[in-house]
Amino acid sequence: MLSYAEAVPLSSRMPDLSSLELLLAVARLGSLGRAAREAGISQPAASARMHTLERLAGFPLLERTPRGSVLTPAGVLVTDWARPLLEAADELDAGLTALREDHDSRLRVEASLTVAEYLLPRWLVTLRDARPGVSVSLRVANSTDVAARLLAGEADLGFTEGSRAPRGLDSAVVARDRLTVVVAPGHPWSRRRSPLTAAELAAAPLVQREQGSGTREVLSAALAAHGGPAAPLLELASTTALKAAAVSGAGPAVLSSLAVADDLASGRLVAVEVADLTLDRALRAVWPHGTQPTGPARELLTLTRATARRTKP
Amino acid sequence: MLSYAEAVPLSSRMPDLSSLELLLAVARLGSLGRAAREAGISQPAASARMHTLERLAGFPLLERTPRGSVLTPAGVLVTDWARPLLEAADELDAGLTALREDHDSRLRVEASLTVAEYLLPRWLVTLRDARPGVSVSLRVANSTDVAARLLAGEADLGFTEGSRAPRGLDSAVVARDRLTVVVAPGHPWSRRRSPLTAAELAAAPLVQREQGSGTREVLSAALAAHGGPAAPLLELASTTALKAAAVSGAGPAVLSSLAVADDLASGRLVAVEVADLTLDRALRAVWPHGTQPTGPARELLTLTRATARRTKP
DNA sequence: TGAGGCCATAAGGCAGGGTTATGAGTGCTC
DNA sequence: GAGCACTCATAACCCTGCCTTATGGCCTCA
Repeated sequence: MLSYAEAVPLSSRMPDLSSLELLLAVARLGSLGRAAREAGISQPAASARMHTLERLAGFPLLERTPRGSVLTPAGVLVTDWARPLLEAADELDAGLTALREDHDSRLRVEASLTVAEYLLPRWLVTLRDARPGVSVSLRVANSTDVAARLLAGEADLGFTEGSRAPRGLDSAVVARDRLTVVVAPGHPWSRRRSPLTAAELAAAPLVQREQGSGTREVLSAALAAHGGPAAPLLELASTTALKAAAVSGAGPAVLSSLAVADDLASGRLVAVEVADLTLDRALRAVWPHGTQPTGPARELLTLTRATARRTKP
Repeated sequence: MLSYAEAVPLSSRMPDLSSLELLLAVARLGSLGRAAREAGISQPAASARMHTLERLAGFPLLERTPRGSVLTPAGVLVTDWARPLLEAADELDAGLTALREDHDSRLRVEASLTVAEYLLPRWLVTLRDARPGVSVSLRVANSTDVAARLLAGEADLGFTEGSRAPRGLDSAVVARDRLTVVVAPGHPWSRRRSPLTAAELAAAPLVQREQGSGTREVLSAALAAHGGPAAPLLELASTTALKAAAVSGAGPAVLSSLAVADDLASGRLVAVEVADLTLDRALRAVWPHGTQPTGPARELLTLTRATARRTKP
């Protein structure tokens, strides 16, 4: 069974995002009334929402006193679980907003798919917090297009992947992405004490992307030096499908480290070291040669540095 | 401004979780009708939901043909952003369910706060996927209570933190937690090339938990050997408040690595290495001495191993 | 003892989302 | 080429849920 397939719809017993948001506000402000005011609803509405939330949870989340409301221990746990949820929602929202913005917005960003998918949402949230007035637009494009639009003045900042910046652009590395071999926790490779050799990897049938996919090309080129790659075990059309197949034990897959970070953290997938093969590529911010990004573009560039610093070691 | 404070309520422009779930179902199954059937609603309802979702996004997410519906490129991006959101929701749901369960459920887990908060939700999701029939109950307790309840037969599996297992229990290390020094990205310590020394840390005023908190005790004891700790910069009552203060630049804080993992990944906080001080503690699964966990408890124990394997290096 | 904070309850209105019934378009099959 | 099976959209209707305002009880503090 695939981990991503939601067999049981969680919707029915899942609290509303806004209710969770309200719960956090109550926790932060110490009273239903204040939280209601902040949320722009009436106090009875907030009271009712918290009641339905508690009915849904099955246990009290708030201790109500005539001087305010504080979280119960269980309530604390729930808020701590709710926080990542709301953060993810915030990232989705920031992404949606950027995707929706008209192309005359103040900061026009062009990004490769990987950057747009895994890195930008968080940056956009931070940027929005820091500069609420700036409206950002986001277009997904390949390196060539990014370069063209930057040089034509149709974009303010770009993000590309590849070992060097496109011609005519200056760049700064903001993250590194590495092709990583992953298997399900049960797989023999997950129990290896010694790293895999490139030759072993080249000889092993893998769950692959379809012909013509960028990462597949890169991988094939690298494995060619070691007599590979073997005929694919399975060919799938998306990173998501690939991950799901690997999780369900279909076989080893090779995926961007950014794409599998969550799955590694949760233990759904296990990374397998490869001794003599590193498929590293730099993700870089780019802008027209000889210029310096200014204003919001400069701001965003600075933001990315915080991540870059952490990602390097 | 604190990163967690939701200044602007996102609720208004945030799609419903169930709509996102439905979007994923459409993507997976290739048609509105099939997705509707899976979700247990009528086809027109699904159609309407997708339309409101698209109206909310501001751009089309699906390409509808007489033979089915496929995601647009923007739709793919949205589903990829929605997936972590739904995963977080799933974890919250699993946590709620476990917290709600009666105490005569099949698998009774007792866990320390750290494990319950940061590790258990994901394990519970995986366990539920693997063994949908098992109902789990969760109680948060300290080591002594966990031991007592296990030995009294009132719990099936426990999780404690500390350098050794409580008396009378066998144990397996499932994760390690480390007290980590964190600062906001702008802080001078974030730009250091050499690790901090324990003496420097001991001399520095920190954002601290209130007196009597477990982690504060541990930290104080460790820094005492180096002439510290200095008088706190600020005293706060919860991990969350501590993190928010550190993010907003109030000063350095020392926090569980599990608590700050997300913030480090997103670049909101930066970890500062300390040369001659490691505050490592093992998080362990525990059960009565001489016995072997069986049934669902054994299952859960196995699950935790997948994480442990990854966490070790 | 009154003022002002807290929260809960009650009554009424609006709206979003659900349903069924139906229609239009495409492609497969006989 | 006619029928069928499948896609999705529209229309009419209903109902549940959530919001609002108005009110009341409780506690604390000046």
